[in-house]
Amino acid sequence: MDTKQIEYIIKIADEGSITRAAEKLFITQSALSQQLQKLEKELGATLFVRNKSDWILTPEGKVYVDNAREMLRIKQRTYTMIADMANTHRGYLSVGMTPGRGSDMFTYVYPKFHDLYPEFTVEPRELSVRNQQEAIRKGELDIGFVTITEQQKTGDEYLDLFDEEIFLALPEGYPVPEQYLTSGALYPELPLSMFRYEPFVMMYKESTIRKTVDQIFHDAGYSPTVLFETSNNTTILSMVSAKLACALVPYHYVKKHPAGIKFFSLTTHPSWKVCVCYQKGSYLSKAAKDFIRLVDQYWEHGK
Amino acid sequence: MDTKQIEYIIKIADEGSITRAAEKLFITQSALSQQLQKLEKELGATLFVRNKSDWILTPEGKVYVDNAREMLRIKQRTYTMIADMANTHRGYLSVGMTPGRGSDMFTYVYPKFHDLYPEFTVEPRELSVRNQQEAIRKGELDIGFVTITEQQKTGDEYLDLFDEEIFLALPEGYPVPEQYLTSGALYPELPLSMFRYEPFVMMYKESTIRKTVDQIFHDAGYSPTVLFETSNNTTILSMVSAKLACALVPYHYVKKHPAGIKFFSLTTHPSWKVCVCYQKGSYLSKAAKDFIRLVDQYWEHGK
DNA sequence: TAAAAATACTCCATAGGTATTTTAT
DNA sequence: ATAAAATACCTATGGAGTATTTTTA
Repeated sequence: MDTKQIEYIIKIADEGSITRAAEKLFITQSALSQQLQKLEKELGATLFVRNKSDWILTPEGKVYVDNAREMLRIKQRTYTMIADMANTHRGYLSVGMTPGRGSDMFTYVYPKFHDLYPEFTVEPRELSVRNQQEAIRKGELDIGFVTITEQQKTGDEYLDLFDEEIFLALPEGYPVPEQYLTSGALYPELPLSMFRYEPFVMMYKESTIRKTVDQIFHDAGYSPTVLFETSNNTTILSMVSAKLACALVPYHYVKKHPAGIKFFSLTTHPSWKVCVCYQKGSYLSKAAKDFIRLVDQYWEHGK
Repeated sequence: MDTKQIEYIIKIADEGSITRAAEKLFITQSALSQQLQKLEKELGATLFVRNKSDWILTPEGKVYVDNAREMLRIKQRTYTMIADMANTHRGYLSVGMTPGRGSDMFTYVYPKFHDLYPEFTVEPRELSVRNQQEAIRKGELDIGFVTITEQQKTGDEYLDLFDEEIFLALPEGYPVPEQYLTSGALYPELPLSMFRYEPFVMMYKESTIRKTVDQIFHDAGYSPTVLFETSNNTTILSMVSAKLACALVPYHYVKKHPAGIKFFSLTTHPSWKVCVCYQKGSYLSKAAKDFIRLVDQYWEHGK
């Protein structure tokens, strides 16, 4: 069926401008304007309040766009289900991942997926967790791999793949009282409260790990001194290694045994989860399910 | 949006033949054949098993048609909601009713509705209860007024408007034992078991009232002798009046006090319900709700 | 007074028609 | 043998383009 028209209207709503929407749709402003007017006439209602450069939906427009999104979802589901049933091994899968660790995962998983589905087109997209959630809502992304805590989950569907503990990273030689080391454990437990006056190095404020870390400090009852903010986890590790600061990092980096750093468990054992996220009610193709299975193996294997 | 294509496919599925579907759609068989083939090619799956004169859906076809129906429902809902919001007093409402009593109701209600919504197009359709239920499922009917028992309800939405008792009609002068008349009630109670060997006149087997009556006899523990079957309630009453048989009739006919007939309650007080039926999840327009309100008044008034 | 949106017109892609062939009972 | 479905080819409606005017911040 032809869903061009509703995709046009959704795009205008998303862009807040008919010119910008037309550009993204690769048609002229004129053509889009005509389509919109035709629809508004048919409905007997205006769908947008036209400001110079910020069109907003009228209540009627909101009803239209909400239902239009629902219809696109059903169309998507239908085509995917039929493709699955007909066993046309061809298909398309857009996969979201976070930069860095998500890409690592993808480079490991994709070859194995390609062996299973050689005729499948996979579009990998590096996006922040927030942007993945947005893209999933809009139907632009089939599945997204994110690492988050329960609080950060949206109304979409989430499958937990892997629970990853968050560790305290201290410069080697940091004076840890003897009493905490008697257990002989690989990662002895320390209370975070001990480090109230230590400087920390952290990820930038918008990142999901930062939000998670902030929550951990909040639970410990204080806000630490932040020495430096970065968007790169290896920077964090090298600063700890250089004895400039402490940090909280997920197990992934712990198991690499970076030089000059000693890792400790926290007494509260905070963790976050690697999840796969997709639209509620959407149909996951066999291929998507197999992709998720491979990713799951990757995380289990990496333990 | 353009839903022609999916309507085409649904029609082929409903008709079981591309030629008949094309006729109903007012297009040529050639055009419809081309559309179907285009879609099947796009999907990479055949939607129908082509027998000479009975096309049946493949599993893929069933998925397609089910989802297509869902999409049409959403489109319908969207347009109705927006028409309501925009207060374009124009609109369309298809109303199902049973022949006879339903038409009576309609002729009473329609003028009042027209006063409220002079620009609304109402399409009244006289259909049996079964056909109304079918038309509602297909989305060909907005609301249907039916009189049924709980057992006869389908998966659609039902609002009970009025509970109508079913009475026993006896010819005047029928010898009723004194003991049942002492209460002085307008309609004294009698047990149906008393009439095991009396002849009854009934509606034709396919009618809803007949199914209801059969159930009442079944509950009383016997099948009565059926003297005559008709499709007309007034025939039933005149046969009772002519002292040819007994009958079970809804209160509607009782309150008309037809000559030569004496009415009695049954000890079990059987009843059926006047309901309005519509598609589950469909959005009823303000106009439809007002129509239902007027019908409700009609029944309450007629008590 | 510019940039954005609407309008006037032009063109061509495709839904749908006619005529015909192929298929299945 | 015949009715139904598929195919070949043609036509015309309407979606989208270009050029231009109108609107509004």
